[in-house]
Amino acid sequence: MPSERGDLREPAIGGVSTSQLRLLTKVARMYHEHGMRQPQIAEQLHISQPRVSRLLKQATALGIVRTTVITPAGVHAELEEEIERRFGLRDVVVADTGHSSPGEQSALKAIGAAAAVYLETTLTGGDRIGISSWSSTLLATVDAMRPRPNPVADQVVQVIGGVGSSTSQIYATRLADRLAILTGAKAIFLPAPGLATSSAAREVLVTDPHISDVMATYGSLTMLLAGLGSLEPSPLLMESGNAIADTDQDALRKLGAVGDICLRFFDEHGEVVKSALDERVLGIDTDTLRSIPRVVGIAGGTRKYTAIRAALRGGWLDVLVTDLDVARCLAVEPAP
Amino acid sequence: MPSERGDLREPAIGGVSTSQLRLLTKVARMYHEHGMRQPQIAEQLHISQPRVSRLLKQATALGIVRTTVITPAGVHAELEEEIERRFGLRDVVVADTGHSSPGEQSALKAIGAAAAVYLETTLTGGDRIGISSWSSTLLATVDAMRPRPNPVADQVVQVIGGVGSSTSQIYATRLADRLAILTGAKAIFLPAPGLATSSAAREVLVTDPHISDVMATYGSLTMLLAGLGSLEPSPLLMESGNAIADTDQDALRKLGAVGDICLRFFDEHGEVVKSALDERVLGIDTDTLRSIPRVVGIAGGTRKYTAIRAALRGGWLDVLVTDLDVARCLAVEPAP
DNA sequence: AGGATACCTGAATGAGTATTCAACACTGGT
DNA sequence: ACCAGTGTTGAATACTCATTCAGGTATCCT
Repeated sequence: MPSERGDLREPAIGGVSTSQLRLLTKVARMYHEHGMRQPQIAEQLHISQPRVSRLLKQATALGIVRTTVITPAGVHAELEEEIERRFGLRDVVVADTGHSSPGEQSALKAIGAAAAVYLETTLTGGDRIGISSWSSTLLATVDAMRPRPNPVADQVVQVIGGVGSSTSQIYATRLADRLAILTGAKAIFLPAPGLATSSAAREVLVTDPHISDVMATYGSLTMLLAGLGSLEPSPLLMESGNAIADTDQDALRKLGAVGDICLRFFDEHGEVVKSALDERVLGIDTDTLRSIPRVVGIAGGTRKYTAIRAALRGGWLDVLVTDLDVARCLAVEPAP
Repeated sequence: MPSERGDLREPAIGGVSTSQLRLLTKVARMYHEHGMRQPQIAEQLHISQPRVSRLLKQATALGIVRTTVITPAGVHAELEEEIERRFGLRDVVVADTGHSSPGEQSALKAIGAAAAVYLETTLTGGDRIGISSWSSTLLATVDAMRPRPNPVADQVVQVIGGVGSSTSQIYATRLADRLAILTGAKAIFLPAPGLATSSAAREVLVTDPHISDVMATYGSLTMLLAGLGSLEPSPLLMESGNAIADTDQDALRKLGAVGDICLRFFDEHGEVVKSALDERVLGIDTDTLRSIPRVVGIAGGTRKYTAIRAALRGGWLDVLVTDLDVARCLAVEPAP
């Protein structure tokens, strides 16, 4: 039988006779519109229940029954799926920032709120959460979370030391502390600077049991909450006393670094950028980080776009929470 | 006595927050469009299976997920042919509404689904589609359409301004937007009210390039998707803030008008009814409208019967999508 | 405050549905 | 006639999903 390409014929769809179509529609109506159960329909029409099931399946296949999902305004399901698909993520949350201008303050709040909701709905207990620190986005997230009556996580572990002055070290600690309180988890702090003055200094510090004990827990984390760093100047970093010296930053840029997670830097393809800095970082190492089952990246703003894209390309994240603008850009990126 | 309850659920919020809507939509898409099983979804989103089940139920209740049973073409072939013959139409699609009572909700869905199928099978690419707005029937149509993988139309153009409050203007815009997304076409909006407050006001508005540029495209449309207005009170129109003032309506009735397409009114013979209103309408004009090669009227319900019959008599339409009740009446009408 | 109500949750479970499987019926070819 | 091949059927069953239930929390009302 020569197969016809043109499908503009008058009667009978898909090689099904009109009388069968009648039966199909009848059954479909009974089931979907009148809410009858299959055995009921079977009895009434004197056919077997499996037959009803098959008819319904066929009706769906032929398009007689169609189910549509309508995306409500202000929700960006397609966008989220597109990004998930492109970069192989488990989940993407797009915060609707409305028409916020470059003044990132409201975007920050929106991302924080979205991330907070994400955490509240997906933290069900038993997680050991790592949290990278001193990120204003993470701060916004924690600020937006509501305290849970009963524990929804076991541990909250600080995966990177405090950075800069002792003031911002407290800052870092407070973030972990707040999250621990909100989730009812035990907080585990890393009482150390994030960046030792030299690799030798780092060696000395990691022999301290207070520090090595904490770092030993990194391997058993089930989740990591990570801010993304970009190598653009960030207001908070600046204010907190130059986390990374300008010279270091320049060196990293020369090596092609565009961003970092927990001070582990990567280039625009998401490839690790090794540098002298690595030997001075007191925090989770790259391999351990990448072995965490659920890494949640929370970041937005066009300033961080390059870093976000790189992190996705490199497969650093499993879940991304970001804003609408960034999401729109990501959705049109070529796949990694 | 309007038995229809809140039909203006465009904000789609039944006391549900946006973040919840987001989750609902996401789950709904995973289940219905990607065919994932509930446990799978639960695992990926870190929620429990019962929760997925409940979310899906809620999504259905809120109308985010809707299931329709359509009558396959050809089941009412004789009826369709009869109407085509009598009124010289190119195509007629009769939606079987089952035994639905005056409560027009299910009839609306059936017509919408039938129209959706018609569009899906006859849009093959290259069309420039005009769409009249704020019609609940058109809304139902767009809702029932399934996204096509590749573009099947070039443009979707809004041929009449928004009507009523700013809320329902968005309504109008979204209709065009959704259709554009579904067909992969470029959306062109008419950023204006459908009815200016005076003919002078209209003159001012049409000098705006944002508006005149859009209106300039009307001449090259290859297809028009039109709802039919009747001069009976329509629930949607009423709720959306009295599109047409009562006084205007009375005047039109006195002139013999029984219905309209894109606010161009006609009497029971389908003859144009000129009135002062014409000078205030921001939308496609009668001549341009009637020169469009394929005008598809989508309307049903006995409330609109007179208007539908008049439109057919006047030759306003090339294609009609309607319900079984109206079709039966039309089939026994004397030819125009 | 206290207490009652309404609500939400996940584990367990029962309801409802899809699929397997063996039997059977129909083709068309030898 | 006979027999692959193909398709259809219903009984049994494996599967998926919706609901119950118990335990808990917010909120309102006294």
